[in-house]
Amino acid sequence: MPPPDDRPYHHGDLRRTVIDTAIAMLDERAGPQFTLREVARRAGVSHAAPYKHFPDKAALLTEIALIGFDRLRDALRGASLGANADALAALTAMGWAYLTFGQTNPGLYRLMFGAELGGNPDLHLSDRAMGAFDEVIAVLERGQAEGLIRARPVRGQAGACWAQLHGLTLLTLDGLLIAEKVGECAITAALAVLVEGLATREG
Amino acid sequence: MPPPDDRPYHHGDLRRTVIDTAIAMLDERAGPQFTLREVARRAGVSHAAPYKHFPDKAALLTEIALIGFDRLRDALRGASLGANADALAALTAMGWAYLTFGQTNPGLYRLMFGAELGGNPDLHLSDRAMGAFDEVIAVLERGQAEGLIRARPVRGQAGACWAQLHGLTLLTLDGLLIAEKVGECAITAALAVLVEGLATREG
DNA sequence: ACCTGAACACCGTTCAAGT
DNA sequence: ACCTGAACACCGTTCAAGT
Repeated sequence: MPPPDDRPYHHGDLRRTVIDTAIAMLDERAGPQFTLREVARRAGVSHAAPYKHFPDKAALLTEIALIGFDRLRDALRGASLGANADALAALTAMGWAYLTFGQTNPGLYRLMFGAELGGNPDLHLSDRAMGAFDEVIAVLERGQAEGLIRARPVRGQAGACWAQLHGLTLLTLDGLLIAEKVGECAITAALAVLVEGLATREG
Repeated sequence: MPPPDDRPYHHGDLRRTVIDTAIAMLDERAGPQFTLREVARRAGVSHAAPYKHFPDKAALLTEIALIGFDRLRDALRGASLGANADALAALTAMGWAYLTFGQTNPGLYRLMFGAELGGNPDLHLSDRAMGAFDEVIAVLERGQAEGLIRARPVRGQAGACWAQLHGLTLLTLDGLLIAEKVGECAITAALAVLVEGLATREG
């Protein structure tokens, strides 16, 4: 839809429009490369207008990444609640939800963990970013209480889950887990190894 | 050291100098962002000179990433040969060698798997990129023959190893696996989960 | 055969000026 | 309070011209 010629001088909600446009461009290109000037062009404002709402491009990227972590936490929480089975089944459901999130939002996912914002403590150590991590911890604690998951420090186990899911997501996005090199369904196999490493031997 | 004033008009080995300079800049910044013009500046040539050796920046990045995969394969092979113990010990040694490679070459590692070259079949599906993967497969096959690793399709197990190591490497580079959030030593814990998921129950 | 310098079309960012 | 347009210092890439 072309922008109307009677566009007012004041946009009204440019901050939200910039964020939404940038996220859309992110997943169009499946990578964290987009141009602030093109965002402004699509929003129908001058290339300088976004600077009234964000101090610079890095601030916009950080804001978007935090929104991504919110969405990831919601996806994991939904999968955890939807699976009213034992903790191991819930953990598997969360694993698939995590992978689906990455496949559905490739550019957003790469931005959340990419070098552009890597090591930024305001992002990765924020409560919003850790929210997704806490969902995994909660299910692992439940599994230990149920006797389905080995009695080990949950944070170490959560780290293993996160690393496995993060690696699987990125290798899939890179096209590295194709069937002919890695087996029939590499993702299923990898999740099985993870679950067997967490489950009690008598489980 | 300043460039000598008697620098000849013809550089001599500009192709190799460009690659080496770019790799050095990559790991200085711990990210895959560097400028072709700055590479040329450091090499003491005009900004157009590199175009006589690489068609564009993407070709240089691909070349560098392939060199990175060569080095990663060498590191894994060295760890595998150095550990003349059982296959599980060799696998753990390879895991630590993988993580060390990422910590030592953060920018190079991110380039090898980053969005800049993501999904490029000439890179990730090349024999050079798959060489590192084959080292893991060899050790897993040995472990199955020794009865230390569960009899499952090795390619699925190798995918699980790779995903776990890739995820651990990147989360560590992002500063996400710090002790206070994730436990005393998240890496040790994650590798333990991986090994327990691969090892035979009677092992 | 290899390199330079000017040129082109971009980009992020700033700032005086407009509404 | 919010937005524009010109400006600045960059970048990747091209190409005629130099050695």
